[in-house]
Amino acid sequence: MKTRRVLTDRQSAVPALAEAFREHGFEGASLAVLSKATGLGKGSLYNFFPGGKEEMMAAVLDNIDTWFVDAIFQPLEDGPDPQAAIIAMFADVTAYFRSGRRVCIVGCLGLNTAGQAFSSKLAGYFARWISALAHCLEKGGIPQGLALALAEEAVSGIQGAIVLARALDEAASFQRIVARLQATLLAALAASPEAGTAPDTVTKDAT
Amino acid sequence: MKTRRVLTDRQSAVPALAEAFREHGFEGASLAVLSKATGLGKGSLYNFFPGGKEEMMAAVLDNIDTWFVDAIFQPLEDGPDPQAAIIAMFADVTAYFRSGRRVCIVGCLGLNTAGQAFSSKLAGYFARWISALAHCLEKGGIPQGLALALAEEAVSGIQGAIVLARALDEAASFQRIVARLQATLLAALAASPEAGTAPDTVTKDAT
DNA sequence: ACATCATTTGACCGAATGGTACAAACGGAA
DNA sequence: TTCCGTTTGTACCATTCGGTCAAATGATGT
Repeated sequence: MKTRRVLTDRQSAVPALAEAFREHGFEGASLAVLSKATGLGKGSLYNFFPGGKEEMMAAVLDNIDTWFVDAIFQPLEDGPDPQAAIIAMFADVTAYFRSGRRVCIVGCLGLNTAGQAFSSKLAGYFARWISALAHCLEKGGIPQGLALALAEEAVSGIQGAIVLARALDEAASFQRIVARLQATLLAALAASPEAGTAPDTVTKDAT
Repeated sequence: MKTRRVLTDRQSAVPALAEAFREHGFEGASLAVLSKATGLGKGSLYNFFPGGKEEMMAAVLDNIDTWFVDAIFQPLEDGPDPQAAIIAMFADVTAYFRSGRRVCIVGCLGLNTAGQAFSSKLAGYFARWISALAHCLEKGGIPQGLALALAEEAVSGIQGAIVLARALDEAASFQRIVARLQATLLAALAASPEAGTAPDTVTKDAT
């Protein structure tokens, strides 16, 4: 068979790149840092990512995006039980961001000019997250307008919790804030007209 | 008279430095950028800030801190009417951050390793903001624990709104989220055991 | 007018940047 | 073994980095 190992090796470097970008930001992550983080020489990095740092970051963003789609967005969109999906989302997100010790690369990129090259990806990431969460809330019987507002508030709130927890160096802040966000969503679900969330009827159709 | 204009000129450069750091981040704001932003040669910058970029950023942070103390924290702590103080805070913050188009330097610095040198300032900024807001809510009759949680949620929420609005490039998101945060605080105030909205000095009423 | 002196400047420095070139090293296929 | 394409390390490039400095500038006091 043809050697397709090119892509797999490239993919295997992405997590290390992500961690380096997370820690130092796009501008702060020099090629020396990236080389050390991945254990690859500059030549290898440019072999895998001919586009340089931009292509590396693009690969990292794609990797993050597929992770979120699989772990967060799809369960929100397709999960049979809205309440369980939301609880799982907060648990996964808390673990992913290590209670705010770990930074959200997507959010960070949007904050300075370095990330302008990726603006459409950033917007897509957040738009899909909000949309998936809102859709999940709607499935739980919450009217569309409120569902969208709650989803926006929750996603934004998670980002804020990361910023605050990092600045205060207090993971407890993150956990408190996220717990409040989760409680708000679950309360809204419980207060919705069709709070029953019968799994049988929901799986059938949820227009 | 002796020309002690040194300090005043130094101060006059700070806003331009702040804008440059805001736009490019700490690592991304090269001396060339800072020189162009301030209209000062590199030599002049090093005359005012012998410590280099770090001292420039420290001056910017101090400048921001005093602005927030005067415009936000003090009114929250000392204002006679909690409700009015909170409304004023959200109005001032929305104007300051230009509905999320403008980034919070303090929050940004905490997100990558470049800001570790300023960690105590960052923590102090957020701690005081939360404390001032919580104190204001307590004055409005909200019990301490809830007041602290609400304050933490609001400050964190503002940061999240900035991140989201920047990534989506939608100032409307910022305004919606901040409006919800304000409504939450005001509702909590209204629902508090009021006792006249303030036991002692309630003579003034808000317009 | 002159002398004094703080302030400003842009050329300059060594180090580090992102990126390129390329020869050696590697690893399957024959 | 030989072969040939892929990976890899490293030397190198032009540029830019943060930072320094002697010289130019301009205001001040007499």
